[in-house]
Amino acid sequence: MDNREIAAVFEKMADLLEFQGANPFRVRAYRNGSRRLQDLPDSIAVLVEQESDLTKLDGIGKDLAEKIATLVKTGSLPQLEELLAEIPEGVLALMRIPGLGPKKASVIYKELGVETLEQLREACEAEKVRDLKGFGAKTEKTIMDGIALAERAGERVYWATADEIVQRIHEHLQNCKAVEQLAVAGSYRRGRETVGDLDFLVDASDVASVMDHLGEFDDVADVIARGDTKMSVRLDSGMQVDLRVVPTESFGAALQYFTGSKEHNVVLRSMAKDRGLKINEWGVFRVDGDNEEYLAGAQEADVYAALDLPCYPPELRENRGEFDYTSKKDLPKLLELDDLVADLHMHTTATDGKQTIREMVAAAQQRGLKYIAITDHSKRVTMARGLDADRLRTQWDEIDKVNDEVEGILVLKGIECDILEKGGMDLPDDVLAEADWVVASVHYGQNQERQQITDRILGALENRWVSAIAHPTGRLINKRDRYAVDLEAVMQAAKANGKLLELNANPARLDLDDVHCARAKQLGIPIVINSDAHSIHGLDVLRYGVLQARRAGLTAKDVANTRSWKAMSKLIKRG
DNA sequence: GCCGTTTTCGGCCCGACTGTTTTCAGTCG
Repeated sequence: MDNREIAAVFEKMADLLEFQGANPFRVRAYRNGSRRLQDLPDSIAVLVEQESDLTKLDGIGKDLAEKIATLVKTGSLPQLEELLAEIPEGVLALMRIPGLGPKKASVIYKELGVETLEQLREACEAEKVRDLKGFGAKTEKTIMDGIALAERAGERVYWATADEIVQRIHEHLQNCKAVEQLAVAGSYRRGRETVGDLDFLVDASDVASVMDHLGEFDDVADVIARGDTKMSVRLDSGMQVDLRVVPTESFGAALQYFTGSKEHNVVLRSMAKDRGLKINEWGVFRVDGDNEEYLAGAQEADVYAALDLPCYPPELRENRGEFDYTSKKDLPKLLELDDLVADLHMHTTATDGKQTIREMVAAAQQRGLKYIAITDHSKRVTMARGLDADRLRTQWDEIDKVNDEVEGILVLKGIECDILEKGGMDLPDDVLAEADWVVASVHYGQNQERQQITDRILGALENRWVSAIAHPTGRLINKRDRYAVDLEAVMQAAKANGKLLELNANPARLDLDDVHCARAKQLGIPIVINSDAHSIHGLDVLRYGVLQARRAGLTAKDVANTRSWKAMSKLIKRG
């Protein structure tokens, strides 16, 4: 069993226990454990084999450690089987309906025998739900709407997609005269690869006019809730937007609070409590009996300063070790978009790109890049009319001409060479040897067994002419799972062979992800952030890669293409 | 179920909003 499978078991345990009405802190312990495993770059199965002490992991105690060992050794968990014998699995889907939590879902199951979403809809249509204790006609309607919603959307969108919506709402709210300060918080601000909803924060005294203004935004489908300080709306796309309106003295505290993450805030508030302080979205307070004295809250940094902590970059606020940094000078200076001076993975009209070499070069130069690599597909990628040796050499002649013509930017002769299904590279070594830069990647045979696909990539890493592995997991967020590759083995081989690993900045890829980039940093493997552009517009995705890198805690030093080509090529063992 | 310099029991972040209630439970973030 791999980490994700074990994490999924714990998540299911948490759902089932919650449904049963178990101690909420026990439920949380399972969720924390699940999350801890997902954030772990090392293979849990390997740790169990080596008889490592799993209780050293934060959030994993004696009990969860034993359950992990059981799962690894037997592939199943008796306690999970017992729970599933008591509760039909379909019932868990009920809890995912907005407005239905464990308590209400449990009542519906026990009183009406409802086990599926279809049965739930029938019960609502028959108006049976409204007669249950604690329910009413409005709740019944909320549930009906929730079912339709769950069927329609419910998926988190790419950060890039969220960003487009954010920009439009931001502009709309800016036009409201009552708005003094405006910020976007939540997972969007933390730069997560996907975003579930949007949190807008406004400093204004005239609350009603701000809420009215949001209600007038073109895409608002309906208003879910509206109170004295908080309003929630749903857009036509299904995206939920929350708005909080707070006074100036609370703006920083609210920004801190709504940026999260939840796990980060739990730790922060607990630390405050130890000091006799209380942190909420209204500010930092000194608690003395029934008295609460306001200490800070206007600026976000003031909230952290009240606990003698540095103001953490939002990307690090996941309770994944950021609290180890106790002063500003300890904080890593995270990578910024301007640090990137090169983009070493892009396509042209020679294969499946939309623009010519010259067009791509001009666009790269406009974006301030100092050097780029043209890396069209190799011949195996027949759908994209991949290049054979002859066509590739013709392209390289063209690149020589371009380099003679343009100034201020260097164009490298590159190739995205496929790693073949049976192993080995799609082009012979003597051709690869003539390239300045070779990214190796898997496009075919993605469903192979772990060992086979891992061996293919290890083979590529042992090829003396390969520079880097592109999109090392092949995942497409929300669309396609990563291949079964053993990434730890890949990283060890990259380290041993002096190769780079790519963080592909395409918003649907973003692999290596934050957890694995952090692991690569630990091992001292330089990351190269590339656009994989298939058009001029495609060059603009680098900023998404930068966000992912920041979440991994990467600095300019950890990223290869922040260096000059001369300095960068020294990082790679090639030839 | 986890955790520990008030440590092996007794805590575990905190508040807004809604609907169904006559003072609060459930849900959400």
